[in-house]
Amino acid sequence: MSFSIEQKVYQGVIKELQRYIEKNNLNPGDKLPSERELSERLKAGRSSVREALRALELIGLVETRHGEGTYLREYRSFQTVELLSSFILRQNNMKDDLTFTKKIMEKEAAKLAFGRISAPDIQELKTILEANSSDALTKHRSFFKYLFEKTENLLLMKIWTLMDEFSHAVCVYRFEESFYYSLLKLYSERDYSSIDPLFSSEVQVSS
Amino acid sequence: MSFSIEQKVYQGVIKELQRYIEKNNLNPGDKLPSERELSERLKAGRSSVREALRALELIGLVETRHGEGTYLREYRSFQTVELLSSFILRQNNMKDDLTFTKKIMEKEAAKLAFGRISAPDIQELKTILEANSSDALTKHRSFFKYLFEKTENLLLMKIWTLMDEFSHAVCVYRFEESFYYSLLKLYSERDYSSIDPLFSSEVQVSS
DNA sequence: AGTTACTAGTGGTCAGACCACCAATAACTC
DNA sequence: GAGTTATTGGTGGTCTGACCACTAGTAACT
Repeated sequence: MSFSIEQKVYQGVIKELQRYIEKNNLNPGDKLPSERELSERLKAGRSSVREALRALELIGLVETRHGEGTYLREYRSFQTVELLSSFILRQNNMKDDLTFTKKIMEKEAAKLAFGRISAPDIQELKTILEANSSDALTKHRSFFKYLFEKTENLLLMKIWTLMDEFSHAVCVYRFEESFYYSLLKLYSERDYSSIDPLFSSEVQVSS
Repeated sequence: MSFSIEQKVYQGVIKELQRYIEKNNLNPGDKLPSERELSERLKAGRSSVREALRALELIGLVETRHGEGTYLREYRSFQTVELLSSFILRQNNMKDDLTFTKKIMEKEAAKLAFGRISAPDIQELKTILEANSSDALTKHRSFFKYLFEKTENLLLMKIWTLMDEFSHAVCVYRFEESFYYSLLKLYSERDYSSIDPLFSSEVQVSS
């Protein structure tokens, strides 16, 4: 593994892998050479090859199956965004921004879901709200999780989930009990334009 | 290094590093423990620690200086994007989530900024739009970067920046030229309620 | 005081040894 | 013959120990 200028072996391995994939026209799902074979062919230590593969795995470009092999993977950006977000969240004191941003995403989810919410969905949401076993926080989570799933925007939901988990460690909040029912009312009355104002007016309850 | 559910050691190391960073309130530029020290403290092999650090280095979260140590780094995604782009361009069925989510954040930024936009700000934004030196894409970026800064929500801006960089690698888009001026018009006329519809009606231009 | 040589600590890399896991095959049982 | 079980080879997962190269601080020298 010799490279022009001061490049670490594992970075060289990555470039060689890219070339290999391109050359053999590999698609997601296809198998990559084994670590030992790569090590031998690229004249690099197996540990260096692993450093490269682990890095690619971390950002979701490659999938590893114990005892089977390493496979090219259908890339999903949210995996990387998720990882980076978690670092970004910890790096700065943006705890204050967290709650606010999260609320924005919940609002957008509510609006996005609007066109896909049917009568049974509303009934289902009511069931969530009326569950005796769960507390207000759990209800909030379940309620919006349902809405996020309706949006069919996986990235949006991932980011929200992440923020939700972080917010629990910082400052939990929820809406007034009546808020959720007001939203459901808007759904059943097909009143899209009132969703935004509803969120704006709602004062959060911290606990 | 023992973890609850089937987690690779290097993934555990990353999580421990995140905890360490948060606990000691480390900021970009600060030094991380040496590989050998981490190895000992986390009871993991040095090679596993390296797999974790190399992965973090690859995506630019950490900087390594031979003979010195490993340092936390201000995140710059250039290398990540560059790396991912070659893989991503093979598949375009996931770009929708990204583009859509990004647009949502831009809309919210525009609305959040509303209350903080003054006449000089509008003038400044016009200057950005009329800059001859920059292309439409750069203008879009600069324009919204200005708005995001006005929101004073660092988290929101960080996430947007992240998505913006990723979207460039996947599918660049911008709005119609007239869109930006329409938004400025709403600002100067203090017409908050029309911002949302403006975004909804706007058709993106892909290139 | 300034220069040089040394040294301890760090990352960079490799080789080898196990282990755990999986899948295909072989051997066995009925 | 069909179904089960044991074997085996290949794979990733991990650790250890050994070098090398580099850096910065220190000691020794001039």
